Amino acid sequence: MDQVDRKIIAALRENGRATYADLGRSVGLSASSVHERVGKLEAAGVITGYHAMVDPNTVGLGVTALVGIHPTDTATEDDVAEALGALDEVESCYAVAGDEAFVVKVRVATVDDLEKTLGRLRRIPGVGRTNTTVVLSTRFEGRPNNAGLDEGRNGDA
Amino acid sequence: MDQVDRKIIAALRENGRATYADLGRSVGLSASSVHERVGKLEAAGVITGYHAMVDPNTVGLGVTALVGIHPTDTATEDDVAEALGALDEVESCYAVAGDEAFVVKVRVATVDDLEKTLGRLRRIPGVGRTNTTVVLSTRFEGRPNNAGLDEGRNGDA
DNA sequence: CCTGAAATGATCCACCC
DNA sequence: GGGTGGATCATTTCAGG
Repeated sequence: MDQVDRKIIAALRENGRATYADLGRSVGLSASSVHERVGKLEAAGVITGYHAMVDPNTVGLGVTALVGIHPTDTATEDDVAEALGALDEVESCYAVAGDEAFVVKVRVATVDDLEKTLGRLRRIPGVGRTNTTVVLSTRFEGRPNNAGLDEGRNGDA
Repeated sequence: MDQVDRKIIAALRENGRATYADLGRSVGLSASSVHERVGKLEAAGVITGYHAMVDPNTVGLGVTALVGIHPTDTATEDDVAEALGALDEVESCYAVAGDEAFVVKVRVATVDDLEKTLGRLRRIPGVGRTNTTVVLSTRFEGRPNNAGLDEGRNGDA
């Protein structure tokens, strides 16, 4: 992982559909070389995938909430996480330090759906109290964080 | 936005580098038609971009935290949000209901860096107390939520 | 929405540094 | 070990219908 890889990664975070030719131009390498480098980055698990971002509002998902999940001791964390993953409306799931076991991000169409989802969450074995924070507006999200890319910091891949 | 568009969107969420030819095959249309549809979806703001996902651990960003930000009345929400956006390590920023004004997701290399970042956050005018939740593990994140795509629900684009 | 064709890019390989 | 350049094949991106 050298500076060129970092540039390629940054570029692909910006535009995941950039062509190898384009990438080559912006880092001063041939398309073949970039192609090979990207392949290696993918194989090494540095680049885990490419995804289109969709404005949730335009697809009828206008309600976002962050839900803290307090555990009971009736199920393992892994089992709870798996059950959370089975719910389509749970977009992200973090195991956290503190008195909550997980924080999940939930995306639904209406507050009615949010209520239903919270019901489903609480019905999961191992889930106790939930603490819901409704998102009023998403100022920005999933922004490329190049802190680890710009600097002389080196990852362990 | 018909069923075909929804399928295309779902496919591009899965694989943002899918070729129009591939997409065409999977929805039963020609590549040209898919190309035109995708162009319209982009123009309509439904698809907001394509981004490579990077495993944070492999690029030296091993520490994630969710930080709740309590407001003071010395700055507007917009100004605070802008200041938060100026920090590279703040990956996402949500304005929320409740006694916190914002919840942000922060990604840094070490707990030392986390401490520095929290210092920076608290130095922002309009930011009062912060409440930090350290992420122990990310079970899943930014998962395609097709709740609004599978069903007969219609978005407003 | 399709076909068809020209331009561009992807992909592979022999070769070079 | 990378990197290059060219050949070949696929895809993009227009026209036009």
